[in-house]
Amino acid sequence: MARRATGEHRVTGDRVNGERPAGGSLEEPVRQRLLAEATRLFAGRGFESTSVQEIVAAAGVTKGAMYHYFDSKDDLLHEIYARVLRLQMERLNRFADAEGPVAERLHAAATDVVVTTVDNLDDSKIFFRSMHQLTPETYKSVRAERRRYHERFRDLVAEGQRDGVFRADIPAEMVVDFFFGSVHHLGTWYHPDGPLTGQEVGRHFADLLLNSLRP
Amino acid sequence: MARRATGEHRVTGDRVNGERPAGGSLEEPVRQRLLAEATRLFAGRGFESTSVQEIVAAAGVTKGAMYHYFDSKDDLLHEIYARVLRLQMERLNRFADAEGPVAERLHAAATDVVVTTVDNLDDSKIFFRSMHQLTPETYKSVRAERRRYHERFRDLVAEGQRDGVFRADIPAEMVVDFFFGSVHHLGTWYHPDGPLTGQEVGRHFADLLLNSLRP
DNA sequence: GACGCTAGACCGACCAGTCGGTATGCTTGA
DNA sequence: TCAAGCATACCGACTGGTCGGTCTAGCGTC
Repeated sequence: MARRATGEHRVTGDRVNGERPAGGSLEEPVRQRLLAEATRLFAGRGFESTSVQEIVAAAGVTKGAMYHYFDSKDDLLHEIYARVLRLQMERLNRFADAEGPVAERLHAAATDVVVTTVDNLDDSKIFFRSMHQLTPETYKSVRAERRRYHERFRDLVAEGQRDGVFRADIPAEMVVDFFFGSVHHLGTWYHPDGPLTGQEVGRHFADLLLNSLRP
Repeated sequence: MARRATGEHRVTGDRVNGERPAGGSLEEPVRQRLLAEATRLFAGRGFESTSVQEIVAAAGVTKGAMYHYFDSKDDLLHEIYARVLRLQMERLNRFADAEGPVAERLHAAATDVVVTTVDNLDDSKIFFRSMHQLTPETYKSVRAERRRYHERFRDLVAEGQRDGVFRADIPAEMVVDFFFGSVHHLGTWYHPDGPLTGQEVGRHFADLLLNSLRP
């Protein structure tokens, strides 16, 4: 817990000193490398099927290093979640707080969340596959954070319903669950080297959402 | 593989004999009990976090019984998938092959898949959480079956687009992925003892889908 | 007495996490 | 200026325990 601060220091501390590692990915500080490799492996094989040994081997360190920066394997997963949640909340706030009609703001936010999701597909895969492997307390805190995000989004929908620009006969809450179901499942079918860019999918998804809300 | 026939026999064989077990659920033949308990446990804790020992204990038998009816833990999971896929494909066909305008048939099929999903929420949770734990071959066959299901649904959408009753500027394929994302995620937020029935959610979801397809 | 079914002890593999230890470089004070 | 003292970063062997799956023996029913 308190230990986390230690790791953050290193991020700058390491860059400043004179060591000059060879490999490109080895430039990154150990903590970042562990997070990156864990993300990749968790997304590919799942949390439970990935051993700590595999993670540290992929990051080019040993267990000692991992347990220096993280409390447990669970803590590692939690950090991955925290990073995603922070990023998405930040972006949503930016779009929701912008100027303009609510329909435009919702469209922009919806497009953006799709783009961000396909840009971080591994995170998305981990999210809905491995969340239930977290310890109960961690699980609760992640869900609470997630709920706050959904509520922000729901308020946008509800605003449009109050203004009469969206149909109001379907609960805003459910519209959000409906839409985010689609977004979370991008990881199961979207391929970055397929025919569609994230932008295109985002626009289509946002169109479908806005159209479904037409009165 | 061939062994599976053995288990099916038992279903009737067991009911006939004179044993008189105490608990209600013990009336069911062993194979069914194993499948039922495995489904419940996998949905709650995930495939990897559920041990074979826990499954057989819940079903009131021992490992010997389980490995008599199933090849492996993986095979058990595969059977759960096969059961769901069979059921859903059957129902979709019934709705898709019915008489009437395509919009009505799609609406009915969409409502039904939601209702069926919330009626078997455990199956749904397992599906999108544990699919990637299957051995590669099993995984492939499950995906192929799933794809056939999606294609049947997609053809309904495409038919409506050809007829001009649905907007045609969004690929039918993507509409299906959009919709089924929402359906698969019911397991993460829907609660049977919540304020909404499966029928209500189904109707809302189908309304959203049909509305989003309005030209 | 053969066969379907089940029990449960057992095996080898593996895994998360621990711990004693080394290395590196920063800080402090004379 | 430099050396002593100390915190940080990391190593890797090891431990206690769990797991999936196997195997042999026994039970009941034709």
